Amino acid sequence: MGKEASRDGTVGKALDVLDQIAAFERPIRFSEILDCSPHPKATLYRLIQTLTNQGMLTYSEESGTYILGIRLVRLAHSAWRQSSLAPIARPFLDALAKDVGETLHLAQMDDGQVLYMDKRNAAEPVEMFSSAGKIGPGHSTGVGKAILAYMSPQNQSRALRRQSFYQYTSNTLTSEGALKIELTKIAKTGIAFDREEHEIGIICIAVPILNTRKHAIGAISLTSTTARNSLKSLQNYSKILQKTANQITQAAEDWQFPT
Amino acid sequence: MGKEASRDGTVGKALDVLDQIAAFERPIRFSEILDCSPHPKATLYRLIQTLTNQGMLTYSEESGTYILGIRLVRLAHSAWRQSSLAPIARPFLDALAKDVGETLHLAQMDDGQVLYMDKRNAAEPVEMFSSAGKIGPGHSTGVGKAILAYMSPQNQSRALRRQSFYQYTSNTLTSEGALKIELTKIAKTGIAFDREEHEIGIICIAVPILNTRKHAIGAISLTSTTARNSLKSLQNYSKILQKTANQITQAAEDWQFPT
DNA sequence: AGTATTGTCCCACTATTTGGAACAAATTGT
DNA sequence: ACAATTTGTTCCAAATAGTGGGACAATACT
Repeated sequence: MGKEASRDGTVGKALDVLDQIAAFERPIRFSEILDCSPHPKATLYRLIQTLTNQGMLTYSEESGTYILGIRLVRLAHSAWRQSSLAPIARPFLDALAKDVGETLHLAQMDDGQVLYMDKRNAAEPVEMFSSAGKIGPGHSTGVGKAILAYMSPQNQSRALRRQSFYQYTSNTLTSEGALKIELTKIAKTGIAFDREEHEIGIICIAVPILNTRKHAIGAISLTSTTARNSLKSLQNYSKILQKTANQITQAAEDWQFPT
Repeated sequence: MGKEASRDGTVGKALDVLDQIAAFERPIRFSEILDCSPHPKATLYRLIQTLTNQGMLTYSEESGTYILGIRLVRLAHSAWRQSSLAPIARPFLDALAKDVGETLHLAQMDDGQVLYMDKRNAAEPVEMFSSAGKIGPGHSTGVGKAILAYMSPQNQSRALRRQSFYQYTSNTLTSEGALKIELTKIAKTGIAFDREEHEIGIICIAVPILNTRKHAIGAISLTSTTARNSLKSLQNYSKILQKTANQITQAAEDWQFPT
């Protein structure tokens, strides 16, 4: 039909509605959803009712609003364990955290966006879903660039097309051309830096986690502030980061599910 | 049709498939799903294809297996922030953790099962099952019993019907009758104990988080080992736990989303 | 080669979804 | 208090999308 992508059936529509509700980061009325929905009222209504009594949405009687349901949290826990690098990478991240005492991130890429899967914070304890599942831009983060640099050409250009190139700071790379040049450099050195491109005062060094075909399946990063570190001093971490990334690669390869 | 509940349409079936795949905690073949599926081959096939190109499932070409997709993790992050008590409860849990130095859990109930939403680790981490999104049984955990005890009669009996009454240890309550008696006691005192009912050597004290209508919207628990504590000594924490629960109640009431 | 198993595709049949419109309930304005 | 407007829910005939038996292809066993 008219749309660019082949949206598959009722299920696809229902899932789109979930995304839409997730985008509003607050309880939301039926009519608000309707306003940004391509569906007619009755259709959307039934869709939402279905999702609600499936536990994917929660309806609040008092306020007449919808929020995402906790069934999603349950499902996501399984997804996190199954399809993220986090469980495999955990021991290595733990060891790395102990060594360096700085904030670490483990991220993967989903449809051009960075998806944080795990985190080690120098001070705070681990709280999974507050950090895991968080998304970030691909073009202006260390992990994003590290992964993009090691994608197959087709996947890379598809991912690049998804970038907003929103200018977070004066250092943000705001064009595909500029980013591509940067990615080529990263592909040569194997190291990506965030030079306050996402947030002033925040810098980071990141390395990709590669599979045997040298394509990125994720990335790890070490974040610091300009007050405590410089790009130069972050460089000192490159060796240990790469070592950890290699360990994770190895562990991921070795991990063949038993029966 | 023949089934007891009205399962709604294609969307319901698709979501059931997700649950099914989540239940296997490993990559899974098409035929394995088929074996435990009520749907004929062709139907299931299309369902899975739809879910796959929606990013709810990931297909591995090499091994021919499916796992849950990372789109779920992204969605769940929003769900966790929107529909869990965790963001609201966080500061109070932090404070409590600082005070008591023991392992804390924040949990809610989903369809009769306990869903852990947040966790604070003791200084000496007692590694046992648990992290956000993890599920547990309702009948044999402190948080589960605390929530069950403060449910409306209808919701309670529906939740009780969902219990497996699996006997984890010799202390597990294995019948609805026994559990009901326990719940009545809990409703009187406002405090629930796990007397090694889920795991030998692990005990806990839990209190419900109530709304204004005195129904549980969640629970918090403090877990320890029989090596370090006794049920009696856990009792000392009841005051501070209840105080924290009340604070969370208050915060949840006050938190009215701004426009 | 022969047989069994697993995965993909086809297409007539049918059940579900669709969405315009009517209706009900809650909100606002005069 | 009454009408007008906005918001939410239900109905039903037409249209569409889902269904599933079975054919077929691709591997894996004997």
